[in-house]
Amino acid sequence: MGRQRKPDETQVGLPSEFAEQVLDLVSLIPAGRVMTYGQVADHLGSAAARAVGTTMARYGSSVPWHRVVRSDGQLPAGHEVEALARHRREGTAMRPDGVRVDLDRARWLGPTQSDGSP
DNA sequence: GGATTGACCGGAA
DNA sequence: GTTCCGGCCAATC
Repeated sequence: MGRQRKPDETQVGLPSEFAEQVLDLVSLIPAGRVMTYGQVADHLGSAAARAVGTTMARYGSSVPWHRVVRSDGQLPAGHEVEALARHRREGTAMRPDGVRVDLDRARWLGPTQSDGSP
């Protein structure tokens, strides 16, 4: 009763509305598909991918953040190894270099699209 | 309250 | 193909 929500009740803290939308959208990304930070921001009505990255860095611990990559297919800075290991395990389309994702084949347009595979 | 940072983006050199 | 700069918004100090 009198006890209020503790900071560790769920995750790192208290996700704001924007952060909650990011986590929700990212959690909808199917395996083998990826979205760019800009796409996520666009679906939320924002245009700042930086805000998504900042939020993901704090609250992304509970979502498949490795499915969110940069506009060039580069994996999230500071977690490239972690994301790469997961992508190889999920069979995500990777480039010949093996360090970037092939957005042309793995890009997911959003929850409104079925697969987006041409 | 303000100022800085950050898992970024797009264009230009 | 790579490298550099300014700008965007949210979270943090």
